Amino acid sequence: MSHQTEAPSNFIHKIIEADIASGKHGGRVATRFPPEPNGYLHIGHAKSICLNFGLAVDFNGRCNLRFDDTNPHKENIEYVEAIQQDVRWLGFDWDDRLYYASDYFEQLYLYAVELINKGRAYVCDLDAEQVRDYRGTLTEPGRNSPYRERSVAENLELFARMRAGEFPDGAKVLRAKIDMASPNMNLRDPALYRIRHGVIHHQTGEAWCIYPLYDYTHPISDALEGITHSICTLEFEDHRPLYDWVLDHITIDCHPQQIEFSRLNLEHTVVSKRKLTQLVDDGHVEGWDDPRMPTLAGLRRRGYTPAAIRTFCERIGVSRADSLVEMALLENCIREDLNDIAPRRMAVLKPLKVVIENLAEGQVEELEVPNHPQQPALGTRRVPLSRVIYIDQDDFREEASKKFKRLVAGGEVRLRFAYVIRCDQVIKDAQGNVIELRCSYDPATLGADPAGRKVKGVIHWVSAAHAVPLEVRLYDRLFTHKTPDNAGGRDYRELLNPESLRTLTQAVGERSLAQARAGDRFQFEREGYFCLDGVLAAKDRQVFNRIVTLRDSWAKIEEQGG
RNA sequence: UGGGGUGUCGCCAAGCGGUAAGGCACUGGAUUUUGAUUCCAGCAUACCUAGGUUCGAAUCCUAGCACCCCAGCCA
Repeated sequence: MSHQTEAPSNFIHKIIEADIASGKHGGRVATRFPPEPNGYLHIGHAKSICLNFGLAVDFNGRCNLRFDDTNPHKENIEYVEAIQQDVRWLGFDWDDRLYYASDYFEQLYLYAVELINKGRAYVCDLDAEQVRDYRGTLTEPGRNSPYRERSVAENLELFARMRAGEFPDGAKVLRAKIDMASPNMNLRDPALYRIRHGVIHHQTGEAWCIYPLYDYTHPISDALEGITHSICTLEFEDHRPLYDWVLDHITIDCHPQQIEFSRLNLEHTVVSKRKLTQLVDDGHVEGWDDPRMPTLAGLRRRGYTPAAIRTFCERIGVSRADSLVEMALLENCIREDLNDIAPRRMAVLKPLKVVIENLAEGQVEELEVPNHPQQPALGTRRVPLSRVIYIDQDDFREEASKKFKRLVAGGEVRLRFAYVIRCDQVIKDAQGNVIELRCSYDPATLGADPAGRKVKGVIHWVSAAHAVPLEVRLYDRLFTHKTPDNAGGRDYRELLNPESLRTLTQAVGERSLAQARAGDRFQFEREGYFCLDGVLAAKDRQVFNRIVTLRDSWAKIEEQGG
């Protein structure tokens, strides 16, 4: 069963098609994914990764992986490694085209000298606060810096001395000379270089004490790599004139086209790096790879497949409109993928002991059961049935309406893949809690309907004698609010869902689950899809993360007061 | 009250002057030893609003309205 979507058509796709038709870049297509190594990749990055790498695939082009590492204060080698792992895991490859903006520091410096020589950049002595003051506001023009008219010679000397480390942090900055009255704030003589002493850059070490800024670095890095289409998010739209300005004023033979699209917002999650970092640092989650995190590391550990995430990125589309995507779409993608590929197993999350009294003590029946209802290729396995089994507490009620198709006192239900049983006796503790059921099975019902009766319900079960102890972690949305980022002034941390993780320690799984290995995904019949955790695995039990529940129309009926 | 954007079904999203794709969600129904899957059917006389042009407009024009982004030596 394939769920291939036809070539996604979005406005960027069309721009590229038109460019190829007109021979704009000689028919070449080159994109890049340019993360800053200051945090882990999240689902929003996945959209950009799929877009950039996907475009390269669609048009037989190339997509580079480039670390935008111009701010050593925030960046870290741990992130550059994690990011590569995540991109690869998502299913994309950059061959030998792994670049760092810092690879270009020397060229960037030379281009800055060129700008100075052309009178288009100058060294400014204003401090940060003064610069802000001179910049003006959204509605008022800024004022020229008193250092704006320094001679080329003086600027050249000062810039060289900046590089030589003669000035302390913040003492000077190299600025583009554009227009302090521009209605576009980005054009009011933006800073090109700042001074940063005492930081060890993960790539260049202590070679530099001046670092170029994004707006200056990005267009040049793109051009040096021969990028044809530089795709970024909407908030950079106002920066495009500056992107073009830089390339128009230096001697370089490539001018990529910047194209912006709107970033992904997902309901019930935050994707700002600052907030994700805070969740980790403040211990609200167990780490960047906590299965509740929208990070690729978190989704991976949760059990999401790369294919599901790619499908999701295709389905959300690419446009310029602000959007907030429902979690249901992501869930649909993983269900769809796992439904096809995940072997089925039986596991009882909240066990209720059932004794089948007409089954002899010590008697074990090995049942051969399919691993998948629609895919014989996934094979079969043997599941043992014996006198004492567990069923789920939710599958029994002393009495219920006819809508309830499971087991009731005195009623019958089928044990999945096995026999029909009848509940003969309900045993309770002193508090009146049901603690055990006494049942009898009908030997004539294996693979056959009982004579003269209809048994609609089918429930899953696990043989007690063969049960594998399970710890099952049930995840729910991390935030109760749809937009924790913007919840009427409430801090997103107040909106954390206290029930985002429920850990069941009494769960049991069928015998074959003992063989499961970290990362294995199963459908626990009637419960959902689960993945064996790779971090918490313990000796005495198997730890499973719930990836997603099954669709549950019964839950809907119940909600509606059924 | 500067500049740049965006407004099509509950959520995404096609459409680019010829009479509203698709997906998710939802609602019926069929099959089912997972209340799963699968299948079949339904789901915008309507495209932010108001005018206008046109035989014909979501698509063109005009005027509004709403929302998003920009005043880091962050990216």
